[in-house]
Amino acid sequence: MPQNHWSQNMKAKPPGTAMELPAELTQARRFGKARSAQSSALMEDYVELIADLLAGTGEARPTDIARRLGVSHATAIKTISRLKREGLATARPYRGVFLTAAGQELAARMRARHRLVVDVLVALGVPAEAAESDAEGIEHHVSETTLRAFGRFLNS
Amino acid sequence: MPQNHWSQNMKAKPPGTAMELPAELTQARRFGKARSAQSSALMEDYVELIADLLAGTGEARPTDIARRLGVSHATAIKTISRLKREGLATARPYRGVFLTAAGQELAARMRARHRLVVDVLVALGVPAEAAESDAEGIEHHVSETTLRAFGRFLNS
DNA sequence: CACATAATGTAGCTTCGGCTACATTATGTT
DNA sequence: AACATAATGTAGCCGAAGCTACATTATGTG
Repeated sequence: MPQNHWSQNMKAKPPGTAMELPAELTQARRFGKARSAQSSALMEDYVELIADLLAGTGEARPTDIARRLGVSHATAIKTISRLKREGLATARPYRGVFLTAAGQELAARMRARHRLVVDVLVALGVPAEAAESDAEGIEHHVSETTLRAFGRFLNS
Repeated sequence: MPQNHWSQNMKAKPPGTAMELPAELTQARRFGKARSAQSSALMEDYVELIADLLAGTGEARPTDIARRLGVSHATAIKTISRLKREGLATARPYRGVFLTAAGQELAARMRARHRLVVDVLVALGVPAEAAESDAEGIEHHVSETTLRAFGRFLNS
């Protein structure tokens, strides 16, 4: 799915500035990673929310999901379809949305991640409200490595 | 604005209780903020990169931008058009891309933000490489409030 | 039970960020 | 100067996520 575009460019590139190529590749890889993370961020938000609704009220209905996310119910339903396609959720018409095993697993990971990020931000002196708000965006971009460092930091 | 932590509320509160609306609105606002931040993240990446290229080699050409970002040159050109539309950059055909005053201002802010995020991550014990990589995604979601807390943390 | 209302689902449109393929313009070599 | 090549630009497609408008199905109240 990514681009086999530059491999050809690399071969055809004049070798005058040889030190730039690795830096370019590293940077491109980083940007690419950030972009694909952004792509799954929405799925993660939905799964996290559905898990919360299921735990809290026992059911996750499209209208509730839409309201919590601040989107129209049509948008929510469409995205839920994508969740189903990707094997994270199931839904029976007029019966609410449920998480598959994979979905539950993802929800648990995201919940732990979210708490860790919030706790670290608070530990750094960020006001609780800002920490909660910023974590919503940050949590999708925290690697396992960074996550472990966060854990170690909080245990000290 | 209410200071509810919705995930905690969901666990603590019995189903069907009132007082759900403010929490919903707060949560929707947070998600909405994260989404719009994600929308401007690409613009910020482009502006930051263009500033880097201009500072480094004196010119920012679409092909270089595309290669650094790991996208096709056509995609880069199209996004640069959006940059122009939004008043962040200018470009003359075959002459490269330049930043407007607004673009330069944004680039400076993003550069400072990037450094701060990386420095904080490193200070927390994140390996330099992971810090650099994660910061690429995180920096777009750090509010001014959190940024100031980061600064205070680093000065102590 | 009937019917009004709320929830859910469907259709169709828009913008954005990707891509490939093709067209055009500079550039540089001979 | 001519031509090959690299850079740039354009066109058209796709999928994702958003919206509104409309259709359908449950629900609940009189």
